[in-house]
Amino acid sequence: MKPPKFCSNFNSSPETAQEVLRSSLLKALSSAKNTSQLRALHSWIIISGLGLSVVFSGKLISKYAQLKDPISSVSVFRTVSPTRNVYQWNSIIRALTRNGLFTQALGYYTEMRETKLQPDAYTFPSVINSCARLLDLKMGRVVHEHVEEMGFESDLYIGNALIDMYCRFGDLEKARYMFDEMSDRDSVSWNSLISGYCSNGFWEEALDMYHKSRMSGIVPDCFTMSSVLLACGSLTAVEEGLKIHGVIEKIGIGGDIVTGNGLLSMYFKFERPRETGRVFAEMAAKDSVTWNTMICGYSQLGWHEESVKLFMAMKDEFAPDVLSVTSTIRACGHLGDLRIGKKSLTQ
DNA sequence: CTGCAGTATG
Repeated sequence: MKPPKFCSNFNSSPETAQEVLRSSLLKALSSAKNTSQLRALHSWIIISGLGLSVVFSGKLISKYAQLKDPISSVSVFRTVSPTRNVYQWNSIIRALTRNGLFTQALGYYTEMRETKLQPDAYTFPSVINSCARLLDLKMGRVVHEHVEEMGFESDLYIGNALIDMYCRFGDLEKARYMFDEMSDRDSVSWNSLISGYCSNGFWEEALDMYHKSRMSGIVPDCFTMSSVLLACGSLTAVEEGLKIHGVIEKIGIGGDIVTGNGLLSMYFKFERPRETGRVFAEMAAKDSVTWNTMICGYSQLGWHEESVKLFMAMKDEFAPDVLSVTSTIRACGHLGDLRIGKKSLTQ
């Protein structure tokens, strides 16, 4: 008879000890905070003889990538190479993609196919993503063909990645076609298309899709709103913008920095600096985009004192960008205050 | 044991 579960830690049979070691290493692996912790853990994994295991090598590859050390991901992958395990290939392709090494990611994908190893549904999202970010239309088309050859076209994640890819290619018709053909859609599908319409300047279409998404019962989130606020601002759709602000408050995502920044810039485009000021004052978390948006917005509306004040307040915490520096210098010129202008640049 | 989406601009 097996010992009861709560006793298993005290059982010293070799199997169980190995299991305990495995699970503590896995737990430690997922909570590693930086690369030096991870390297220490990595050596323990090797000492325990688990370095070549599929699960541990895959997790090490992903963890190094998560900590922005894709070179180490590659070196782990080398220790298990050559491998015919798809999970390990997926891990290295994803590791390179998430660190912006798109060409290298596609290189591994090509190499994988050359070894006649079949990709699976998890392989494609990162591969499609790499094609998208490289604006590699040719490779994108080829990969899309692979997806269809393998019958993965109804996979939700792959479909969403394809929508995003065609949006980045500027082919909104194809993106829309992908969206319409999907057997099921989630909020990422809707958000990808809405954001694609926005980044290509199709503001009305973006708002139209937003309304369709609401009618289909999708609850908007911060991704939706960051796109839709931009559309309202660009169209100076004041009424719609106010309505969307109301929805943001109602569903409680006003605390999201990107959403807050979207509200700031929309109200500046509406030339409603008082609303902007109110939103700014209520923002619990601010980043450099927040400050730069405020400084440039006030300066554009001729509120020079406000913009200089904000510049002085931000520069201890965040680095101002070129634009807020130039607009502050201009603001100082308008105020006829050379002292502040000089101070704000030298301090 | 893995995969997809977001912000400001003299």
